[in-house]
Amino acid sequence: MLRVSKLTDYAVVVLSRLEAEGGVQTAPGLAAATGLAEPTVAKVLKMLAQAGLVEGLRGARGGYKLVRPLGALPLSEVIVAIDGPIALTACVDGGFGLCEAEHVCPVRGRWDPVNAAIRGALSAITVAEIAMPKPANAMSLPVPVLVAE
Amino acid sequence: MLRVSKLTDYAVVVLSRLEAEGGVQTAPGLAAATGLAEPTVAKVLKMLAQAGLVEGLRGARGGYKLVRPLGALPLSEVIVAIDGPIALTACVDGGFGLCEAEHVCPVRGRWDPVNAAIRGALSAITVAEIAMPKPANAMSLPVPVLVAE
DNA sequence: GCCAATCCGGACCAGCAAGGTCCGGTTTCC
DNA sequence: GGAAACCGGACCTTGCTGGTCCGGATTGGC
Repeated sequence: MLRVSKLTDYAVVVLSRLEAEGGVQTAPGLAAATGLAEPTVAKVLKMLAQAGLVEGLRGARGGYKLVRPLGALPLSEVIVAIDGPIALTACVDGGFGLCEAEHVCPVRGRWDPVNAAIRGALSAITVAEIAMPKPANAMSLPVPVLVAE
Repeated sequence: MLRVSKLTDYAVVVLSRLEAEGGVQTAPGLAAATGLAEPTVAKVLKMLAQAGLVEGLRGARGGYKLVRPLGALPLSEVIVAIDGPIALTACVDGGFGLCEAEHVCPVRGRWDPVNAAIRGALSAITVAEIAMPKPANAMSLPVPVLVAE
């Protein structure tokens, strides 16, 4: 269905809340503020920390804080942090020929430009644009809107 | 994982084969030519026919044929035909508030520009570009392992 | 110096959608 | 009339995602 995982959605919400509050926030606190389940928020935060998008401070009075403002954080990085590498087809996942139709498959490896296009589109949008829409004319990005149906 | 279904991949392969052969091709014939399972190929062809991307001819000596050259067929149409509407998050699927965190969710509906960007990127690429790269060094790709950064 | 709060890194389980197969029915050509 | 092929479903299985939980490590406060 060409979708990102819900965890990615949660990540954007949490990130947004993190910037709105500012400073260091605890996982339970963020959970309460966003209305999401605590273990889930903790999981998202852990993934984000592993990817280096937030910094985890251990011990009492610890928590998480942003290492970069959301305006400088492309959406693609969040997706990669949560969902893994951005690659549309399973062919590139495994790495080598587990595709039994390898010899006759004329599409083999040809999805690369598509992947590149997607990555480009996702890298051009920052988390801030999704989380914090400007009150007035927020939409100034030139996207060729084509609703296929 | 931000991926399209494997059926979509198969669709591109089948479409490619359909144009390479030209004329009317049967589902079993396409299956043999592509190395894919017959029922799977039939399923893909059926979906493509429903979406109007190919035309199904019934009866003996029947089969499927392209209604448009692949060069005039944007990839987005194939994805929509197989995977359904292009929308990255489940939030926009339902249309209204099945998200219990609706009031506190600052991201609500904000994925629209992202979806638009993806659609734009996918509409700019035709199936022909994926299926028919370059006649010369088509076999020179040693499996692009992982495209993450 | 001890205790509590908090992150860290896993393992674990349930639900669901995708992938794939099969069957009966209908249409058309030989 | 029979065979070939599409059509439109239902069906089952597999894998992944979403979500929870637990023990261990680390740090600040009393």
